[in-house]
Amino acid sequence: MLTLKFIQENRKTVIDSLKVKNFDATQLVDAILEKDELRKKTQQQQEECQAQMNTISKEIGMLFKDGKAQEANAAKEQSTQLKENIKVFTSRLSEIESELHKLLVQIPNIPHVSVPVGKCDTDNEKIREGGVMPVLADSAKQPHWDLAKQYDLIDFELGVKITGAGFPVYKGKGARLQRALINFFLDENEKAGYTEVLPPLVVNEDSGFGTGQLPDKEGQMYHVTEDNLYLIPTAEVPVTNIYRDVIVSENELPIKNTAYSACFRREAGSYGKDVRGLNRLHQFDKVEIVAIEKPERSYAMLDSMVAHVETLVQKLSLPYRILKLCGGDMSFTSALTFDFEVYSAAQERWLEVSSVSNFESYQANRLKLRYRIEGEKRNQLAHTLNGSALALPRIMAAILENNQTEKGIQIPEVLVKYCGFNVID
RNA sequence: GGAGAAAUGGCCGAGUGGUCGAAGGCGCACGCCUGGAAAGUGUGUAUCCGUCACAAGCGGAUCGGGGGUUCGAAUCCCUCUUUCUCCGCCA
Repeated sequence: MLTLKFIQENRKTVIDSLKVKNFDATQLVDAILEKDELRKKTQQQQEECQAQMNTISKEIGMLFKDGKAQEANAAKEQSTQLKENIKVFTSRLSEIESELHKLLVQIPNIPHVSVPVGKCDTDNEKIREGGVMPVLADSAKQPHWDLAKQYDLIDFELGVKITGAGFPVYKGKGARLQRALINFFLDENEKAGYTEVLPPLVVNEDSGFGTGQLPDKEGQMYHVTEDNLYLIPTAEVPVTNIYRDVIVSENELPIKNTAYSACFRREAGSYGKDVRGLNRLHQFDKVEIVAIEKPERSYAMLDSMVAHVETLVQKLSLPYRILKLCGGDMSFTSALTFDFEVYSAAQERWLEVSSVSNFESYQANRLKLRYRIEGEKRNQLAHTLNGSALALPRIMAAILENNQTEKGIQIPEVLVKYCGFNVID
């Protein structure tokens, strides 16, 4: 969330820039400012009583020590009313604070100045593209779900039997290819300076709040109600939350982590060609990169993450394009997001395989993730960033479709050593 | 799952109702000492909020979380969480 101070000092900027996200924040912002005034006033009243009470208590202590019990008891009487007042102010204050908090979390992150105006994904700005668009022969132009069946790589029906739609079973060379991709991505990320972590796949409420999934977006996550835990929709959640309530020193930055995890998403309301085959699943594998950096360097970090992800799709020889998301297509918490899409030649459509974002201090403020600046008194909120590097299913789909021939599916060169085979036939 | 013990600052560790935001040690930072370093020595060393100039000063809060008793709680009570020991179970 945005800090109160920022909203106070930049009321107009907040309102204006959120228009780019098609969000009218005027009423919210004003309600927040008003509520905070009330908070301050109430807090002052409460603290004044508190201070008086502390003084009296000390006096009573002294009196008892000096053996002046009578005077002490008189002072006790005096404190009764004060105590009552404190109680009233305290409960009023905590109510106001929780109302204020509820308002505060409703404000999305403000977009970076470079974010294009737009309503939906058609308004995204193409930054660049690369790779060679494959030309498939008519005799070898099957969508990946057919290929998966033909070569017995992925069994969607079996997943339905075991769990339900959207939980495929990878088999044989399909499973092996999946594992090869995971290892390839992790190795590449480590080479680029990201330290691997293997996080829990289930998180508590605090973690869900820290990265912005909770409140409001709980419908997207599977909820284990018995223990009040959530299955992670992305490794971003547990990995970023490693740094919740942490104060790092300046020279520890940047922090760079990579993590493989299964991801679980309810995807309520999705339908049609979007959910066909591997296009959209309830459980899928993803390798994530997460970075924590100083504010003044976070956009350089974002660029380097984008550049790194680009090398991954290049090494896999997939045709890709990079989009800068418009305000309307960005997530609630992001300040600037680049999406990567690869072309899936048989479906003849672009599939999103990575989303790389700078959250600036929006998550950090929720996480209380700060860093200590040499020679300065106050700690600063750090900036958090993350991106997929990469999400597996659609990469798998594109590899299968783009590399199909009448004789089988060619494995990209970089994966051969991970797979142990160079063709699926 | 059952029984018991514990949770204090970056770390270790005192503190069982009053001036304790918290002794002492370690670590760290700066200074002195030194040709340089070590040793020695001095000073400093949590976070948040309010007032204010995001200064100083002042006030408030925080000793795992929440609640309670009390004029007053790190200290007493309740509850939750976590850790350790023993038993059970298990990959």
